[in-house]
Amino acid sequence: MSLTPFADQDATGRRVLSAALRLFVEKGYFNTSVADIVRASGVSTGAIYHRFGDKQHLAETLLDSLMRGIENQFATLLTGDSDPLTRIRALIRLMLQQAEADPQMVTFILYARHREFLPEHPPICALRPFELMRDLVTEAQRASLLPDLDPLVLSAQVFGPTLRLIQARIDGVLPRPLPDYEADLLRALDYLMQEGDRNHAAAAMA
Amino acid sequence: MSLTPFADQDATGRRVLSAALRLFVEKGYFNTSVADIVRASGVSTGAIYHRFGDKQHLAETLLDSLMRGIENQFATLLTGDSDPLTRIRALIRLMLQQAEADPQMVTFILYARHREFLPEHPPICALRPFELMRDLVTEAQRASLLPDLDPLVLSAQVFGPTLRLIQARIDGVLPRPLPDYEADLLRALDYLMQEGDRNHAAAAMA
DNA sequence: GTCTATACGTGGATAGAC
DNA sequence: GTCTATCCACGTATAGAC
Repeated sequence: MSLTPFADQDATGRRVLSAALRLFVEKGYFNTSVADIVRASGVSTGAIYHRFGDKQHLAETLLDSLMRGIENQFATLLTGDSDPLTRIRALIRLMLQQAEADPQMVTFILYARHREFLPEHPPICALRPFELMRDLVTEAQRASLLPDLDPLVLSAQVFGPTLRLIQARIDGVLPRPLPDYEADLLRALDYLMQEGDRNHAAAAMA
Repeated sequence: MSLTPFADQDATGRRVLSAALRLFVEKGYFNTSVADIVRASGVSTGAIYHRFGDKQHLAETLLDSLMRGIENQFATLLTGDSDPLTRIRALIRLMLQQAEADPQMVTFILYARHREFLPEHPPICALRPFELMRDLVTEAQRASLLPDLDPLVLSAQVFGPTLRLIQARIDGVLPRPLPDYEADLLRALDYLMQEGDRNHAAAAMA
């Protein structure tokens, strides 16, 4: 579990990566020059190139480091042996808190066009954290806690609204902090779950 | 109602904009040079600069022209006097069809980081089409057809899953064409609506 | 209105000293 | 391992002919 960002980097690496993160989010990857990163981080051009090879590799390291952090957070949260619905609720809560607490990270992860500067990188939703989300939904579904829909639709149904709200917040069209909407999001989720219950009951009767 | 893309442009404009759209989606705005657009469109550098001023303004024209097309489509669909839920269903259907039929357009609209190259442009979800989506939800809510949640949460709940599936399709993680998922998406929506019914009944009883 | 050739600035990357 | 000065390629935008 790592609350410190870039826990897998040393002091210099952290300074560079956090400066790069800020600049990439504020101005975009292509509008940020290495010189900008040098200024913002206080680390010299030479040191940056020595460490990261080139600008693209720097961005890749940044993304990987952030993803590792998220993966750890998710893992800690999901190792508990609570039932899948409780874990889904906890995950939604975590996503809202995280997006409000560290919008830069979340923006860069969810919202930057990585393919444009990292053509080889797989899309975010093909990576572990998103995979975990889908697994969680499938598990709940197998326990008849959620309705019998296509798993991909169901994942979209369970986590889509939260992700949309996060995007809305990032775009500046949500007036209040994200956790304020948690209760309503979870209520909507409950309706889906109740539907799971009804299916369950119907199946038992047949 | 305009099915022809760039209906508001003449022949030259259309050639340039459709080439630019394809390149921007494939390689990204910053990885596309004006020379690339010249090659792909067969229109000369001079003509392009004469018409569009500069590369940024070209991108802006492209985005605006596409948004106008969508706005028209939405408008035709929403002028009918059918009840709001029918219109919501029709809108979801349209979005799925459109995203499957013209993924380039949808990718550029929903998924490109416009702020990086059009810093002055308002975020997509602040524009008319998204506004119409929110209005539609509020209307259904006032008629007690949807549960009494925060309107922004409810919009996310109604359209979020569809938008997530579209993104998944664009990222290549959906195996089947989008309209194949329509039925399941609408079923999930029905659960929300039923909840609206129950609230409605409860309110009537009190 | 359209074309080609070109100027100019920017920025990624490196060389070579320390 | 770190720094600074510098090189060179690329791409936007324009000048000026047709």
